Amino acid sequence: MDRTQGRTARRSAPRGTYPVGDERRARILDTAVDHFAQWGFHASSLARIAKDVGITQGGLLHHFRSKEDLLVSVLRHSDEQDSERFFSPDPRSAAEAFESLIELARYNSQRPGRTRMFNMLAAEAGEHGHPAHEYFIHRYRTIIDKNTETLRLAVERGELKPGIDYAGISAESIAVMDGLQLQWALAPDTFDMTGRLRTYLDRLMRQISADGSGLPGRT
Amino acid sequence: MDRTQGRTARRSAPRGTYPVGDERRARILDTAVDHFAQWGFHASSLARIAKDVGITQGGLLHHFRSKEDLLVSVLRHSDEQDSERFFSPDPRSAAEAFESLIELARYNSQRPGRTRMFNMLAAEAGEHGHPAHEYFIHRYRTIIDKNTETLRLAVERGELKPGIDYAGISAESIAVMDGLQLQWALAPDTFDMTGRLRTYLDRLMRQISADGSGLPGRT
DNA sequence: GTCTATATCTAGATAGAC
DNA sequence: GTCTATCTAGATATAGAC
Repeated sequence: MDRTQGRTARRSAPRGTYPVGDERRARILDTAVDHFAQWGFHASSLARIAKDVGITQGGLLHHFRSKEDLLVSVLRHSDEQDSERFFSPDPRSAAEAFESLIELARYNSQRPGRTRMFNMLAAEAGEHGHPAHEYFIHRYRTIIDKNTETLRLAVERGELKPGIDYAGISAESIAVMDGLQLQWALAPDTFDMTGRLRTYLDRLMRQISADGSGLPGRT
Repeated sequence: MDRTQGRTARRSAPRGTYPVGDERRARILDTAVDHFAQWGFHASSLARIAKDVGITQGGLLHHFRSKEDLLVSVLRHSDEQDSERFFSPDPRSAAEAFESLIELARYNSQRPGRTRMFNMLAAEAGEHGHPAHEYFIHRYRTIIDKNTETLRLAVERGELKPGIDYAGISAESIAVMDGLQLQWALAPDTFDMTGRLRTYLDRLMRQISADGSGLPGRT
């Protein structure tokens, strides 16, 4: 919220100081991603994060008033980027929605820090009272509901078979992604996460599509 | 290792003190499961664990020489119990192996502490240098390899279709379990984890079984 | 087997100098 | 915007009394 106000203020008073602050904030956020990925929220340390950024703890707390504020900012920042990149235009078909998931997995395999962070925080947030508990509950519900709605529309268009529990299918697809990311974080070089998700979604598509076809193959 | 020696000593000198120690150790292990579930390894505190057990930190460190020793003991203890209970007799068919997985999921839904602990530690252990990093790499490789071998034998017996990537299928099944457990830990009352795993495995079975049948239905 | 005491270190947050 | 200083609290681990 402070950040938003800062940006608004910048527009009305376009002096040269704010952009520097924005860049510093961005570097703090990036560094925090790696720390939350390694330590989770509880065991992360503002002093260590600040040291990695190259400032002191006091300096960091000028930009984020508390550790919890930093966590919330990191999560919101991360998810905003992704929803713009992967989920902003409504998919025109179920196959296209599945392709978006595969694209997201591919992207995640190129940013291990962020991927590990979500593995870590999603697990940690299972506890009532964790500062991101409600956030993650809402996050999963939103993603799964949106996915379910996409599949429901595909049924109406005759792409997918009717009479299937598509809410269950949606939750299952996300579970496969998360589970594969967990294995991948442990041993990234031992298997192709993107390929394995594609195999799963292709088999799924064959079973639920009205004409029995899978995803369009790549080359 | 100290524990093993202690048990050996008990046999040769059967005085009445050791069983008390064993019971105390068991209570420490149980309590530690809940703490590792909530805090992970790094953010857990020996003093808080000891307080929950009803002893002091010094007392706890008599039984486990360090925090890391406690972690390793908890993991080994947990996995020993489960492999005896679910994976000890070789399954006679792929369907039976899948049923074991479903049974495990059902059991896990009845012990949220242990389930959350494995969610948490598996994510935390993704980092190189985590005291359970190698443990979890080995754990996944063992589980998936064993699963793969079971499916391979089923192919030889003509139960399952040949020409399918059964190593991939095995990793995928474990991913579904883990992903569902992650969602379940966040909101246990909103969905039936066991039922959802059964739905997935039944659909999978229909697609890979030689005669196209799924899992035997439950009444 | 458990206690107390202690050493050493690190945590998050606040206040105020520059 | 970043620093230093400071406060309170809590961490792991060791040593030795009982």
